[in-house]
Amino acid sequence: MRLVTWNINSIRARLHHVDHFAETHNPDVICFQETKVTDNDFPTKALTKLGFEHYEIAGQKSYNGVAIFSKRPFEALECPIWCGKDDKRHVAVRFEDGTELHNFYIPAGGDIPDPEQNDKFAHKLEFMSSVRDWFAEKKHADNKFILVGDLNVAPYESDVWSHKQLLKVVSHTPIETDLMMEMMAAHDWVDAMRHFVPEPEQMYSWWSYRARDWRKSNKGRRLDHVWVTPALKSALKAMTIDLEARDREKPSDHAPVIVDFDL
DNA sequence: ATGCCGTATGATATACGA
Repeated sequence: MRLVTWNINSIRARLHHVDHFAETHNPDVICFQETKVTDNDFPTKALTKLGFEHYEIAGQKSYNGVAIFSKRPFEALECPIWCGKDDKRHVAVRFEDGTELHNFYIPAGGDIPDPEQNDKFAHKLEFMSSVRDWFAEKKHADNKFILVGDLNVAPYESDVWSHKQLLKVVSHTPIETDLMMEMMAAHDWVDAMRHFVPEPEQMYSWWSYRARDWRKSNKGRRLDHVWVTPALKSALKAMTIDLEARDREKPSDHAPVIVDFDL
């Protein structure tokens, strides 16, 4: 099974990129974040035409929004209302073999890395803590879970272009990276991307729009994640970050992450 | 840390991203 997670930064603005990507890489499942559209206006037909006959979408106007499109059948799962806000950051499904797939868009967190001064940062920390606790309660050695998404945290030094210069920048502050380690420990998650590209090799999935030449400056961060439970670790086969997608005209600022499973 | 780009919207400025 070829699984993809991609913060698309507006599905409607990026439909032709999805076409090209699906034809080039032939994924079985694509998890989108930041679809930025209500369910009624979601261009589902364009996706089903590509063979993704099964989908689960959770969107709202303008902001956030997540979706799973799949060539394999699944059963949709109910998700909690995180932090008392129904802001469309989580969608989950269970495939016929029992594997559960959770797709998250964790809050970006604003600019000031202080929950006292910045409600968005407080929301981000509360969201992460809630996800940590929710999965901790579900923990079981037999669980075949996959968690993907734009988690908006680059946890390791080699997940950012400059560890020192980003220590006070939201996405790489110790309070966030520590909390992300707690999230991972709470369900014994395996970081599938780092399974294939271990530290200290640099690895990024996001590059700012503001750099004149994103490849040349290469001031990236690894904000996108694929985590699996230990029961799925031996099923991991390969991982690619599709840099070509970031190079296209009017791209998303995130590159798609492709993980192949023996499933 | 800086950059000043990109998305969306009852819009021609503003919120948000990170």
